[in-house]
Amino acid sequence: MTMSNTGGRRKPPTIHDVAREAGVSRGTVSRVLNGGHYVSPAAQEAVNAAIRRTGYVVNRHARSLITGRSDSVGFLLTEPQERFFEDPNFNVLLRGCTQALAAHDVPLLLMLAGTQDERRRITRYITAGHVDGVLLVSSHSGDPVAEELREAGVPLVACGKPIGLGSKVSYVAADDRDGARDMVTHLLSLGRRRIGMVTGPLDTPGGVERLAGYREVLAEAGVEADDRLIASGDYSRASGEAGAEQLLGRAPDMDAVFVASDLMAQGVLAALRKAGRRVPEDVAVGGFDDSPAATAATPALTTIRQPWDRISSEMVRVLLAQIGGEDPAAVILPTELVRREST
Amino acid sequence: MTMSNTGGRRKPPTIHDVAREAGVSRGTVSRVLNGGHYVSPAAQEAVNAAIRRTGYVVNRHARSLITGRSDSVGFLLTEPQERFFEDPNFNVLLRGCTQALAAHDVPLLLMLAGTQDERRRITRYITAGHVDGVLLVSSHSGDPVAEELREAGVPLVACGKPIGLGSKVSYVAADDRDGARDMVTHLLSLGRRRIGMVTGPLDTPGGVERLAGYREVLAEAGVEADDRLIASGDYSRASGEAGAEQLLGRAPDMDAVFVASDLMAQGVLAALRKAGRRVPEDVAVGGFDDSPAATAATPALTTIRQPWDRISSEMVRVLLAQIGGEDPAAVILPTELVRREST
DNA sequence: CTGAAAGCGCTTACAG
DNA sequence: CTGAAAGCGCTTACAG
Repeated sequence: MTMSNTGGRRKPPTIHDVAREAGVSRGTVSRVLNGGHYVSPAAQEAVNAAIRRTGYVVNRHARSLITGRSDSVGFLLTEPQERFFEDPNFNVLLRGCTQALAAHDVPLLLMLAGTQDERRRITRYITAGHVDGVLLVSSHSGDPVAEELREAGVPLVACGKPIGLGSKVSYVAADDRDGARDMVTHLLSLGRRRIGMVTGPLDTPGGVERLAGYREVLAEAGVEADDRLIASGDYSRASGEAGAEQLLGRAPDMDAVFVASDLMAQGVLAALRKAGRRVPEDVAVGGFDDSPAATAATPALTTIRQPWDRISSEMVRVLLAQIGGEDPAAVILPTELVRREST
Repeated sequence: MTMSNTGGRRKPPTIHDVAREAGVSRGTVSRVLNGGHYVSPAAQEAVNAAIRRTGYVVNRHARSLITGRSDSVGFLLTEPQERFFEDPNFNVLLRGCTQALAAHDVPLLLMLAGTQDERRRITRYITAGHVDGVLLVSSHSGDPVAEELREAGVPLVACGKPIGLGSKVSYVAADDRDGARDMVTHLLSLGRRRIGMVTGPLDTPGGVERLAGYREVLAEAGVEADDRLIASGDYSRASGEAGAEQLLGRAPDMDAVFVASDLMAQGVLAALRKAGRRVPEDVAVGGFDDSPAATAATPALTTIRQPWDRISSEMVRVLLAQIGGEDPAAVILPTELVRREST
């Protein structure tokens, strides 16, 4: 008897119910479920009809128990909590990954590991096989989690190149250096010569690479290097404001700033406003990310667009491939200069 | 032989390995795992030692298969994607829920259902028993997901009162009306009498309640109601800016504005700046949320603090209680006025 | 192409 | 308090 699942929590139909309904064995139902190989068209059809009638949905626990896979993936954030809030990129990334995984019918488990204790607990959970792989968001160097997971043989894809792990770990990253080069080249093309920079944290690859791109272009253009034009930040708005104040103090003739994130650039704009400098007339300001902060800023920020939608979909693609047995891979995606009002 | 789990993905130890190592039956190991009732201290001790030596971690799939519970919880977001990005409250909530669940060793599955198709797919996934309960973030009315899940008997806790579902569904909310009352009372106490409001979306309980609080206090104070002083927004920064422009056009003598979210209040500040009004001298501005936007704004916003940390922990508490068999419950949490520079 | 059977790792009455 | 046994829902060689 077919029974629709209305009201209450009655026992959901099993493969056994489907088999009875379709007049075949449970093995045949399972074969249909797993790709339909070695199944006659007639049986195939009968099973599909039975699935529809019974409203059958596979019990993933039973499946996982036997396959040894969980058919789920972890999204692991090892940043201290504040960055998660303040940085809009995390949101975009998280959403992109969730959607890309949903397209493969793979649930995402969100894992936060800000403290030592949490890291230990979560590492055990992961290595016990509760997820098939991990999307890792933590660009800081010296993160022990990445190394532990790699050693345990857990498929892993990092967002941004993990410092110190070389190419043993898969990662997907925007071309930070090239993006920085584009921005500084743009500032030079506007006739600016005293170009400052507020860097990101220099224990992250993004921080290091953007600074490297800045230095390269200036050197190639024959512009004199001047360390007074470089201040370091941590991607937070407040650090951008502090950095700009430093730069203004040390190099009052600064006529442009390349800021390693849009959020920091908001802080830079605030500092310039307080100092009475007009943007872009007195000082041109270039950001990085093309986050919501870029358009929310006054004036709207010229910035380097990070392809977050592609970053997330590539992370998922590489992870699923690796779960499927492929070797680790690195993917570098191009950035794009977006011109607005601040330059 | 004890074998540590170094390198590679060797087969993890099972309850059987632990039993052998401890010299007891598998049933006894299971009893220790599940609370240690009906187990002698000696056996208890032997099993715990064996678990430590073998590095055993329970296989949740096997457990779930037999218990019928998944020991996991879904965090379901049915907002269209944009709000997820722009609204910092979502982050705080998501993080709070993840942490509160982690304390109970319950993994969180992140689910996004912005489109009709996604909603259907996810509803099936949930009703098939893949999660034990759902934390629902979707304050818009007419959300069919909440109703469907309720009908299917899935334990459910909403963030904010779900319009139309009455008290059949558990929810946790800040006291929006009372918060609005506090803010408007504060503005009155400063001597302001032409107090405008930019509302939230009026198909959400938060939007409706904050407006109601505003109206109540003005009526109680004997201040004449004036619909020209009310503009509606959708919690976005842009809608705040547009709302303020409307208000300034219709009621140029406005001397204060209560804005239903900090993000909108940022837009209001921008509009006032453009119009040449000083804040708070000419126009006092009060926000709602105490999100990062409140301190990032210039001047920093006086606002109503929503207790997001408590909201998330209460949502988790109520959901776990409901999964444990308790009846639905509504929890209303108090807000707090935070005075800064904008009033 | 298909069915019968074994088994994944665990929990839970059931006897003792 | 403890062990032997059944069974959760599924997949996968194994015969046919």
